[in-house]
Amino acid sequence: MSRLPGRAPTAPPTLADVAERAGVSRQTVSNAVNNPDLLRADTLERVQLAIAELGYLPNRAARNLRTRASHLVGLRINAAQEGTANATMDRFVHSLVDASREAGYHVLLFTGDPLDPLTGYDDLLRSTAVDAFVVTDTYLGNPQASWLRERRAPFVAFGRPWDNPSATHPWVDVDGAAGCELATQHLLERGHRRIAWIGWRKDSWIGEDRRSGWHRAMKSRDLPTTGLASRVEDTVASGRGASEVLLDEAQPSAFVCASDTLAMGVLHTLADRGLVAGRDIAVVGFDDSQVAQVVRPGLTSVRQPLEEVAMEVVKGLEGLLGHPPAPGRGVLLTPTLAMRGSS
Amino acid sequence: MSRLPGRAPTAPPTLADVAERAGVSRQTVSNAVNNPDLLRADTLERVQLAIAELGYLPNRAARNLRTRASHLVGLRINAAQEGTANATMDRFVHSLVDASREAGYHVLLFTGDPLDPLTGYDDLLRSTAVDAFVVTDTYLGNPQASWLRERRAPFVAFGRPWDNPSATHPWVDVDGAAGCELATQHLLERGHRRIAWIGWRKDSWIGEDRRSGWHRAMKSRDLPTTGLASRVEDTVASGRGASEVLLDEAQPSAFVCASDTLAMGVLHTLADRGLVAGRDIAVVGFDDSQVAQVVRPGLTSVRQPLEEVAMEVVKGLEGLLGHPPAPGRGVLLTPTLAMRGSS
DNA sequence: CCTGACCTTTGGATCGATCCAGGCCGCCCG
DNA sequence: CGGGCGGCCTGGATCGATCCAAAGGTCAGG
Repeated sequence: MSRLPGRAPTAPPTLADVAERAGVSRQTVSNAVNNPDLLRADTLERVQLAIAELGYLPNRAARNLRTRASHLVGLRINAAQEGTANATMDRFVHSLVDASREAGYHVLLFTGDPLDPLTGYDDLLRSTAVDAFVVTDTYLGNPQASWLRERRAPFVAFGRPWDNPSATHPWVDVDGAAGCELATQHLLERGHRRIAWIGWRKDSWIGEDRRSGWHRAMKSRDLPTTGLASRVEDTVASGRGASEVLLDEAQPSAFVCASDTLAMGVLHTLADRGLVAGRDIAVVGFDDSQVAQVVRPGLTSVRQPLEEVAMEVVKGLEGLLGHPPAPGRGVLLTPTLAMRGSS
Repeated sequence: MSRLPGRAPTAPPTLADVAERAGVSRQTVSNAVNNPDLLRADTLERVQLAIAELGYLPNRAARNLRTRASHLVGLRINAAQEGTANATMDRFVHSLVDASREAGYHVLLFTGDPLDPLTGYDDLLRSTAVDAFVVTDTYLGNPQASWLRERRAPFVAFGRPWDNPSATHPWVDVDGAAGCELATQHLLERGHRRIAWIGWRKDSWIGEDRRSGWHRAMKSRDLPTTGLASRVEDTVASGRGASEVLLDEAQPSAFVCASDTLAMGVLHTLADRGLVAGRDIAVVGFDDSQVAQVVRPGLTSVRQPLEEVAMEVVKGLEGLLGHPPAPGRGVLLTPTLAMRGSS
């Protein structure tokens, strides 16, 4: 064959191979791929035929080198902390990979020291391995955001810039307050009046945001909230402890929780006391995790629209990486309520 | 500055920049990075200083182009099926990303049509976007394996080549039979004699493998197994149904299940009947999922050593991609038992 | 003092794509 | 009839690294 001399027989075909087969120049083949409308119709057809016959696909490395773009987005996943919001992350990753593919991007995963939110970003950036990042762990405050902005690294955040509302980077977030308001209203419609809140410690912006939804719903009906709220760590044991205290001291008929983990704690307390979730006491969680779906009698839970989040994130990326780059602002999405036996 | 003319001020430094600063040629810098022992000590030091001062890191695209390697491994994740083995996959992905990093690889995610196990692989391969694949969904049988081998694409499988024991590709798997044997023995030690099995339908190799562990343990003590086994779909409802029938017809005092999902079904049945898991009836699941950890009273479960699996997978990759490529064979790892209240 | 082997360093070619400037051709219009 | 213009296509240069062959220097041995 008329392949260049030193190529292994299994090496994928190159532009030059296609060009030779179609009887045109390399540049014409390149145009057929990237700017088809520059070619005369019959030439285009001839080139496309050759492409198809050879099974040609542009070599990524070469294209990346020349265009200074990798078509990869980096996503840092936290070292498996075996517990909390992992399930949410998992769903998000799936959605992101899907949404990215449609925009011509692939997702590159990396990890870093959980205590240092910056590890990993720098190397990928300096070696031009990715075009942009998707930043997810903004609940820590987000040093990444300002750090990345300083280096002019394009990124989109899943999570609001809580600590800096005037930040100008694009972000997408789910309205946790609206979600908890939805949950609380749902309970109000079912006739509950003393609805307790179990959330996270006060230094969590997300936790306070979600709490505000519960608070808003209660206030809209002039219902009391004092003594009905508790703020603890995000563990099953904490949820259990908090619900015991609340049951003893405030006699709520329902609980809204900042997470499914806490809600599981409530379910444990109820079972301990011979109370039936959904009949005696209602419980609503947050995240619609696996657990919520399989636990008895099914845990009603606020479900984040992660597929939409991923789509919006990708839109943000396209804006940043497009020509010309579009600035892009924040997007806030509203969650839904997955109803099950616990309410 | 003495940068090449048309470079943007934010562009990362190149080999040429470092070379100029250190007063050596490009090749010498390249050697400093890739073959330090070729340089005289003082030259090396000077070059390394320049590298550090400029914060130089080799451009990935350029290196990839020249070396015909991307240092990326592709991992296909199934379209979110929102349920079953997802949690396991999540843990595995984390571990794989970690293990890969230490070997200098990054993980590239992609998805495909869940019904067609081949979509996605081809494009990545032809565009030389990845060096190798990690294949996980071998429970479907593995058309990928033979397909990839045909195209001389390096890959390592997580999962045995059930349908073709003579396959020569490297693989890593967890000994499900040993896991279930462990679980059964644990129950035997606790005095149980009538131990029931709830597993998957007979066409699942993994399911039959796990079942054989239970069977082996029972037979080692000459205990009967007839009437004590059930094979159903992998859903909570199926587990519930199967356990109801078994309780009525075979009076087991314990259940070993092929998955945590099925075990959850058993827990539901017990609760329905006012029986207490762990006190009245023991239950053991498989996968040590999130659910097993938070459900009441804690579900004893077989835990796959996914961190080790990932390390072995990466070893396999290094073997395949090394010089010279090492053939590599199968590796079978033994799971452990995470004990909780249900047994 | 010369030769050859060895150690260190160098310049040019190369990977496979895209950018850029320019060439060819046919057509319109002065 | 000739210049100009737009449509289509081409060859050379380029992205930033590594491969390769060979140059310059040092040193031992003849």
